[in-house]
Amino acid sequence: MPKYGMEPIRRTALIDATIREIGRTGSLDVTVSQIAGRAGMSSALAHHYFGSKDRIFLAAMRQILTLFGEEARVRLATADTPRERLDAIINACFSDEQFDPDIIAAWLLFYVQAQTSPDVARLLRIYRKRLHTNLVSCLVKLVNKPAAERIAAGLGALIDGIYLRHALPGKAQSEAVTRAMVFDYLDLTLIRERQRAAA
Amino acid sequence: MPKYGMEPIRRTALIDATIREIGRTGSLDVTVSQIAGRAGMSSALAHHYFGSKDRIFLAAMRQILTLFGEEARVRLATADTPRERLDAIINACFSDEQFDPDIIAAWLLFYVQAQTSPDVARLLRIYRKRLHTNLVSCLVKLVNKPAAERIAAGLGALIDGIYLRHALPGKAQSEAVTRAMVFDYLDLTLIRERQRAAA
DNA sequence: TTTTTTATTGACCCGTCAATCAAGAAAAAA
DNA sequence: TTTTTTCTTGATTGACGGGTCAATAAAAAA
Repeated sequence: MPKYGMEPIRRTALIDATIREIGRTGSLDVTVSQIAGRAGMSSALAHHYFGSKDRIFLAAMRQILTLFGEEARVRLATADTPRERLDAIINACFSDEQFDPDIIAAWLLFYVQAQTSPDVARLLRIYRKRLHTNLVSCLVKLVNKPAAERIAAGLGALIDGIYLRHALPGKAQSEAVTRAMVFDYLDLTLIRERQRAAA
Repeated sequence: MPKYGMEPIRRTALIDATIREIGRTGSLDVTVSQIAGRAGMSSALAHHYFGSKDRIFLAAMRQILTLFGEEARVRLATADTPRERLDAIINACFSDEQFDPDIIAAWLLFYVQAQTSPDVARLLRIYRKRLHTNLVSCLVKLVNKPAAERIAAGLGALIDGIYLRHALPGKAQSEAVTRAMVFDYLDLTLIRERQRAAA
């Protein structure tokens, strides 16, 4: 019993199913039929709405980036001081939404796909750059520019590394521990730069 | 013109071709024919010597881990003090051999394969554990045990993150900069622990 | 009512690829 | 020389999966 206005519903269902299926299997070797099946439709309909498998993947990735962006924006809205804003950004990375196993697996796989898909690589670079500039814009109010750049790079690498470690099946540290690790790194570098500035 | 004693030669050629082909394409979607072609033989011969594609991949991964282990062992052989040994381990991660784009791409892809292959996951955990215990064994001579565990975890995550960032096509920081980032982290945490111990 | 638009699917085509097999060719052994 | 063992490949098979298409059904429009 077809109804009108199905398109947005089907699209979101497919995107959601894609992320979950990728997370479940931990692989990009997911068939369109699997995705469509989980979303409650035939594979032909998935092709009808997205045109190709690549487009479905790309849309799924955009969704993940959008969700992360919103998460960060919400947290930044109630943060005033530079330090509070730094905390907001970092905590966004470790929110329940972002630190979900399926999402982490998807992140890892998108890194892989970025090696062959220029579109995906472009999206990943945009995300990375935004995270970096966000961090730097807070940090420059606390330390000098070169130090801010360095600290932001370190934070970014550390967060990526933590994500990667959580992508491996098997018991990893809790997100509380790893989150503390990031804040610890931030504190250490900030204290050092202040001591340098005072000298 | 078949000669006897080809097996070891063919095997190493296939393993080497696998790593290079994976690195070149940045993907696990590499056909046995591609690998065998690069190694100068037919795909049937690759199957003859390895039995299956999975076995070829697994052998390639073992090779990478073995090379890393040797790299670390060589550097540790001439390191005496705990600090020198820490430097040796970290520098092994950033040696030309290990920090090669093909090798980094292979690392990333093996993380992916670990999600679906218990054998690969097992190998990765072994490597990670060895790196961790190596770091900890040096660190406990400089700081207390909990701190050593924490620092080792941080170093591991940071190194993984740097690798991940270098896996993305496009200009990343030089390895000199990133290596300095790791040593900086190590210095900062060590200084802090010494100050704590002194208090 | 008739027509058009949207939604939906099963069946199908075509290409790819892992894995197999039988057969051939060269060296070593008998 | 004959036989056996090792090495090698072209051809083939069987499965799988992305993408297309014609056909159907319901809703909306005319």
